[in-house]
Amino acid sequence: MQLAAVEKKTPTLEKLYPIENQTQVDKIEISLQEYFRNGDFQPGDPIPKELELAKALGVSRTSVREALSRFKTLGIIESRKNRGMIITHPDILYNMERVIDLQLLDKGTIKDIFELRLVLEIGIADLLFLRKTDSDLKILEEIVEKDEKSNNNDEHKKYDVEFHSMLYKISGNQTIQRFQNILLPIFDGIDKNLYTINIEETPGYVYHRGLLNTLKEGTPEEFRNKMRSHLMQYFNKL
Amino acid sequence: MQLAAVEKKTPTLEKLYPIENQTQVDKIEISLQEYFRNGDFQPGDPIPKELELAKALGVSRTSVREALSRFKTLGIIESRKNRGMIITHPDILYNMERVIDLQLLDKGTIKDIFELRLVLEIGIADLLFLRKTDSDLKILEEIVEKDEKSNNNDEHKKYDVEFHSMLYKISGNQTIQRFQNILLPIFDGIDKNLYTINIEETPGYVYHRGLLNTLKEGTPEEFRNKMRSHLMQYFNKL
DNA sequence: TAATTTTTATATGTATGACATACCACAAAT
DNA sequence: ATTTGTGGTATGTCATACATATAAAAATTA
Repeated sequence: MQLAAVEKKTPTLEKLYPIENQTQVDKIEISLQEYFRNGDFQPGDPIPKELELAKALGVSRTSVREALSRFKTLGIIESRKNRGMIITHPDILYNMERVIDLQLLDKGTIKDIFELRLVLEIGIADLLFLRKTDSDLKILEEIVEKDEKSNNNDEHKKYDVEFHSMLYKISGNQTIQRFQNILLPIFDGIDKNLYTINIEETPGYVYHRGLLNTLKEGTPEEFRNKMRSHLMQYFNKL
Repeated sequence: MQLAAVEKKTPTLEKLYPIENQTQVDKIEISLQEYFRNGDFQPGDPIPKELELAKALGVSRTSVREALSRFKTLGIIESRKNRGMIITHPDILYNMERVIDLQLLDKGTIKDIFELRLVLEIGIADLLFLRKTDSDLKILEEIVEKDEKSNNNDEHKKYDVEFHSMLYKISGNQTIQRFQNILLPIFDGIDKNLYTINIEETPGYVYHRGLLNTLKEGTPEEFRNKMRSHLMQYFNKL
């Protein structure tokens, strides 16, 4: 007996797993998610009303409402005031813009996002050469010309955004286009701090003119190289 | 008088704008968003309790809770059960995965997303050459070897995913990496229908071997070209 | 009969009040 | 000093009631 007391074995806790701590609403969310997925719903289809769901699940309307609120926030369902709710086309980028708050984004993520932009603008080169039209080039030409004429920093900034936005538009890919639109405010916020500093030394329009010429009569590879050096000047300052 | 009746002028409606139809919760959401943004909150900081917010805004706790629920869903705040809520690091990709339901995504979006993948994998070439390490290459080598040894379609599929995932990992960009992880299930769903059909004619590992060799001793540009033709075989079938 | 207006039923939105409960901080006990 | 007990508190859940915008049905008008 004494011996046992001396040995004092500390029992292992390996076989114990944390007991799941889901709230009621969490469970409801999972149930509904499954219900929507397996229910063969099409966008536009109505879903049962809150009270019916509550009764079917055996919970209060309050909790069902909160679960549904999550789906609404995610853009999976839509509620027509006082007439019921319907399934919607999910939009994978829908709520990114609501989340973006520079103040709260950590440095690493911001750098990642800027790099992502770099990757995107280099990667779309092929699409640009595939889909560019004369009217596209004309619009770019106008932007560059206005940029060259101006000597106002804010305007340079504005034309820079226009130029790059136009490229995304030429890519013809709506998702990519929306993506950059969402990311724009981030660069905007960064720019305020870093971007305009040396715009005198390396004016954007010099690069823009070069990019445009390349897009007109160059190759995707040349375009990528120009784009890389154009963006790198900012990237290096992060 | 008669004349006027005949002329029956239809008054213009141009100056009338649709009266905004925001719900109470919408307004609360906006107020709180502003409050959080201007309040100089740091991640981890606690926010006032529901009842205080309700009182300060002059609304019911119900509505405040619903607005807060939206922020929770977006990952902007976090609630510690029964102890209050805190600001969190927003995660711009957090809820994309919750939204993705292949059944509901329309054809155009799927095509867009596949194209986005193409853009990404072509665009990360520079990063790969910049950040590749010997151990990275070794891991890729192993994947390719296992792929070459196997003649099982499912395994080819598995190694294909592994190979491309590893590339994203080598890119060193966590956001891009997570992005592809989220997109993966989409390609998975597509693949089931289109992908494996002609895997005999154009086995992925031939390309993988080529990509790997290029990554070892080639140039980013060669890599991009190989990658493009590797992915194009699938893209053309969409 | 066709077009317009009025009525009605309905589902969501909002409010109030109540209670459960998990968590933290602090006190008590060993 | 470490463990155990205790209580206050904020969120989570529930029941209930009513407001109200909407669409469909009914009534009215031309």
